[in-house]
Parts: sequence; C-alpha cells; structure tokens
Amino acid sequence: MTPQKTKKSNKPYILENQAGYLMRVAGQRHAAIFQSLVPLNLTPTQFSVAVKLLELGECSQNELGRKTAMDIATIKGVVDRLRSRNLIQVKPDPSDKRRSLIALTEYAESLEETLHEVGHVITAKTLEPLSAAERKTFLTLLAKLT
Amino acid sequence: MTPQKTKKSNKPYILENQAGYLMRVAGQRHAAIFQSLVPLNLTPTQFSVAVKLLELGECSQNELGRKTAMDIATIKGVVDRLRSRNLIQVKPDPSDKRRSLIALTEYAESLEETLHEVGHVITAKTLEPLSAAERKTFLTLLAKLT
DNA sequence: TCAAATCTGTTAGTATGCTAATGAAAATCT
DNA sequence: AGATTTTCATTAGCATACTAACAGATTTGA
Repeated sequence: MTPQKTKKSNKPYILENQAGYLMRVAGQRHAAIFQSLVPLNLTPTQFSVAVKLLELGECSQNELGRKTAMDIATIKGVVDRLRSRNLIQVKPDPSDKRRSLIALTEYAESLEETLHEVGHVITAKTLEPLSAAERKTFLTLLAKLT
Repeated sequence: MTPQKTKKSNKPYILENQAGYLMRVAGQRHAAIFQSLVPLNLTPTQFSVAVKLLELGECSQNELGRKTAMDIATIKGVVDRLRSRNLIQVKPDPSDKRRSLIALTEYAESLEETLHEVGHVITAKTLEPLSAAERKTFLTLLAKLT
C-alpha cells in the first residue's frame, strides 16, 4: 500500500495514441489516395458495391448491404446513386414482392479489370509506408478488429 | 518467359482483404463501442475536440481543427454543436479580428477525469481481440499510415 | 507603402453512416 | 388456418467529412 489515499490512475490520455483517432486519420489518408486513383469518381462504398456485384451477380439490396458491411439505410443511398449513374439496374424480384434485384449494367461489368487493378493499386499505395512483412501483419491484426 | 501472350495479372481482388474496406469495418465496430461507453452521447470528433481543449486550453478554431485532424468545414460544425450544448465557449480574439477563441466551459472541464478514463476504456475495448504485443504492433503500424 | 499572398472563418452542396419509425410481404409456429 | 415474428425496403433526421466559393483581416515582400 502506498501512503496516498485511493486515487485514480493518472495514466496520461494522449489523443494521438488512441486506436479510434488513428483509425480516423488513417482513413482520411486512405480516402485521399482512393479519390486520386479511382475511376469515374466512385466513392469507396460505391466501389465496394460494384466489386461485390461483380462477384455475386444479381442480388437483393439487403443482401448486398450485408455483404459490403452497410446497413439498409446506407446501402439504399449508394444503390440510388449508382443507379442514377447507370452503373446498376434495379428490378423487382418476381418471386418475392418485398425484394429488389440489383445487378451491374453491361457498361459497369466491362470495367471489371480496371476496377480490380485500380483496387490493388489503391491498397498498395495505402500500405506503402509499411514493409511487406508489416503489411501482412497489419492486415491480419486489422481483420481481427472487425 | 512464359509461352503466353502478355496478359494482365489475374491476382484475384478480394474486397475483404483490402486495407480500406477493413479500416471501414473496423471503424464501424469501434464507433459502436465508442457510442456505448462515451458520456453525454459525445461523438468521436466531439470527444477529440474536448480532450484536445483540455490539453491546449483556449485556441482558435482553425488551430483546433489542425490539432484534431479536421478540416475547417468539419471543425466548424463540431464547434457549433458543442457550443449549443454549452460545453465550449467562443469569443472573438481581441488581437486578431479574424479569429475566434474557443475554450471549454467550466462544466466541460470538470469532466476531465471521466473523459480520460472512458477514453482509455474505449481504446482497450476496441483492441480487446488483440494480445498486448499485438496491440502495440497494431498501433505502431497504424500510426505509420496516418 | 501598398499590392499580393496567406490566413481565418462562413456557407452551400454532396456523400457516407447511423438510428428510428413505418408499411408491406413472407416465413414460422402453434 | 391464423397469429406472431421476421424480413425487406423506404423515409426522415442527425453528425461527420470533404470540396468549392466567398469575404475580411493580417502578413509578406517588392
């Protein structure tokens, strides 16, 4: 026992060392890299949706949201904006009147190679400050925090 | 040389392995943890501003934005909302008519211990899936990406 | 000194990302 | 079969987070 009265630990709180703050700032840097490289001025969420639709083909809006980690309100806005740019088509599901079926347009499908290549470049640029070993470690640890 | 024609590398593009996607999803998890623990329903940016003002004392809006990694349009909104909740006070700088001087209210200053303690808990919860060594590694690597 | 450049703050607009409430359709279960 | 629950989609509202354009105030430098 110390002679002091019970006292709160005074571990200093350094904003710049906190996980949340660092994630926000790293996210800003990534967003800038993304924007400078992405075709068609797609946003990160729009890009995720396009890439996921390339993989899945046609699917419902809710499923698309789940598989791109967006809630239903967010995916709705992303789908609306992609549709208004003629990158996706939406039609009712004949077998389930609640559902919309969402698919890429032919034009968007023609961008597959470009999207994948640019996606790899964006990730590489984002991780550029790290060595190859560090990149692997970082992605592994980051994945544990999702 | 392979016998094939020049061909694009077909390295598959797995959305779930990309740094940007993982950062977005990890950020969502952190945001949920943050929201469940923070006092006064402060948002992460509001919390950052409050903690930074505890450290800096009075400062201008632009300086506050720079030291919390927010651009001038973003910090403006955060300051407005904190002021409307009586957590900060804004007054003109007598020595520079362009500037506003921003400071915490007495009430907000009285929350210092709470904010620091809760901040540490939020970071700990966010990093909980990692071992102590992994936490240190993760924060070090993440800091290189800012 | 005085013109140019920089700094500070405001406003408007767009795009996430969430909560909450609503309505309609489908699935489940007793 | 009928009631309950779940699923799907829409809408409204709030808070970031950015760009761009603007207006004053201050600083710089020719």
